[in-house]
Amino acid sequence: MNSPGFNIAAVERDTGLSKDVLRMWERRYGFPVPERDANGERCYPADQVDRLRLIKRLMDQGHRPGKLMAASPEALAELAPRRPQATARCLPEDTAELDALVALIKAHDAAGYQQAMQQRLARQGLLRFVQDTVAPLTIHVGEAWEDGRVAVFEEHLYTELTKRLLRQVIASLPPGTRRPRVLLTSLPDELHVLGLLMAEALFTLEGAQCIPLGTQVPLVDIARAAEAHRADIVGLSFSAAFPARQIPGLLSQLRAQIPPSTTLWAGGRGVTRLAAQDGVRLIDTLDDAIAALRDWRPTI
Amino acid sequence: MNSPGFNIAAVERDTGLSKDVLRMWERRYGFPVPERDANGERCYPADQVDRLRLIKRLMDQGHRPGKLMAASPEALAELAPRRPQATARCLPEDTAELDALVALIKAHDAAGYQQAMQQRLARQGLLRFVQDTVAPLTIHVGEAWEDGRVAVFEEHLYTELTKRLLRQVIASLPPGTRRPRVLLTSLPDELHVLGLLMAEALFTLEGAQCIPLGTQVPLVDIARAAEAHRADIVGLSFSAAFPARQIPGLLSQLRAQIPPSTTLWAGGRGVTRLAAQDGVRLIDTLDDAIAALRDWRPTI
DNA sequence: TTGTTTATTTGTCCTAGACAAACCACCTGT
DNA sequence: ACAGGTGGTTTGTCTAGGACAAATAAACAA
Repeated sequence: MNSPGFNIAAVERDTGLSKDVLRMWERRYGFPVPERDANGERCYPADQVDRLRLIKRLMDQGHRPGKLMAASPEALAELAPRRPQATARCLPEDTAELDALVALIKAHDAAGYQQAMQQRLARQGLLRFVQDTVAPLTIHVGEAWEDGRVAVFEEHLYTELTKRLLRQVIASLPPGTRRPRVLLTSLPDELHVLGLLMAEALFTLEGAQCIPLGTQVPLVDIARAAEAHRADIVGLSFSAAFPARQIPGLLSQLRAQIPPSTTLWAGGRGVTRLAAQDGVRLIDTLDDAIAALRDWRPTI
Repeated sequence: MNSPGFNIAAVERDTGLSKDVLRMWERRYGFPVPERDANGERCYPADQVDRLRLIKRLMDQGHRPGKLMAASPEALAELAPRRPQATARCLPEDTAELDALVALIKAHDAAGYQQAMQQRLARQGLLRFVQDTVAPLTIHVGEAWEDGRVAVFEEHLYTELTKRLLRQVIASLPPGTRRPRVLLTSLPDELHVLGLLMAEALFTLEGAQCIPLGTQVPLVDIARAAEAHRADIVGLSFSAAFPARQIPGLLSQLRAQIPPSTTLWAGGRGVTRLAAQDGVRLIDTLDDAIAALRDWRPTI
């Protein structure tokens, strides 16, 4: 068990904190203080990387770095599960059911999870399944991940299995043929795709024609795709992790590049706190997405 | 049509060239030379970004930056479609069939593409479908993209539709129950998933039990997942775009973190030029992957 | 209490230098 | 002619510290 330590690039990959930030924190707060290798380069021991990951999690929850750096390790651990009013959104019995599904993931029982989800789908029907199971479950898992109750790889497994399920369901629907044609995608740095899949499932159910481009499509290429597919609507998804400050600028850039007759929608946790913007419809919830779809009328 | 230009972070996102590299090239080769905004920060015009993307593509093909920077734009364009022995891998009639599939994508005919692929699947059976259709088609599309014959969004559509197809096929197979248990995933910065899905399809067909974690899982979490799922094999995928020089270090780090009884496999275009390494099996082709699976014996 | 101004915090960008690993070209010995 | 070593060049990544604007918190006014 040699512990050669991680170089700064490895820490950036593992924590999501940029090299600039890592160096700046060291300069400003005196943490992390990595050792140095023979070349004088930073060499982070594993325990500091672990602590950095915890700090990153807490920051994503809204804590500020200055406080976190000053806090003792114990104080940090105390801070973790603090969550104001989050779980109050669901009824208690629903929470229990969601917890049961999360428990399957935490038991690494992929088959059991898939079976349970299939049962729920059959019982609830697609519309309610997406709205009452997949959507709250995704939030639930996200929160559990933020609190450290669910490991990163468990969250990945959840995402992967759920993606499959949704794609399978979508494939089993009669493909939408009516307008509007909806182009669904996300920008670079945004890799959360579950929201897009939920929207696609609901839109396809409504008979609309969806063009799924997957995630991380550069702005210019979204515009080109919109034109090539003669899309009526371009739907973008922004997760809570997406740097919110960049969103308005990106949206107006895209707005300028697509034809005026094409509607631009932006949805996901990342846009809920955003101010309204000309030429862009912000979608807060899945209900809102369906409502917006029904509102749509050809502009020509 | 204002063209405010891209800041250095946007260019990093869009080209995959790090900020350090962009600044270094400017210093050394005199390209790119972005304008400066009011704060003295770099502001890359769109045409320079386009050229950088082309350069990145050519570098992934093995060209060296020094030459590319010196070359005139025309020389660069000349260089692009030059492809030594690539398309010679397939028989001519196969190439024609692949071209027909690509044509469907370029015509943005998602339904037609899916139907054509389903037909091929039915005709060839899963094993040959993956080996003789999906794998060469993916290479074909990748090359067409590198040469600029296929747009980015068309490549995204291809990937998304093919992902769905493969996942659907995998779901329709009886889930593997026998050992080995194979954990399939990729590291952060690696988002190509088609190779993993092809492997999963073939492994599942062989009766092995696959645990798909999706892409971009941090090293530590792969190790934790391997332990939690008691994986016999950890299979990683590296695309050609992944920084090859980092791979050996990453593999040996992961090797140190998983139990000795767990086998480590690395596959994908990114590892074909790599030197052999202790404790890691490099998988060159899908055939090789199947052979490796059949070779596997419990270590205890 | 609410709105506005000032102060602090925080991330990102900047320049410019150093160096190791990878690569190429040349030279040598078989 | 060709395998193998050797030295020079190319190339990416790291380092240090400085600067500044956007976001947030704090102080103050109405």
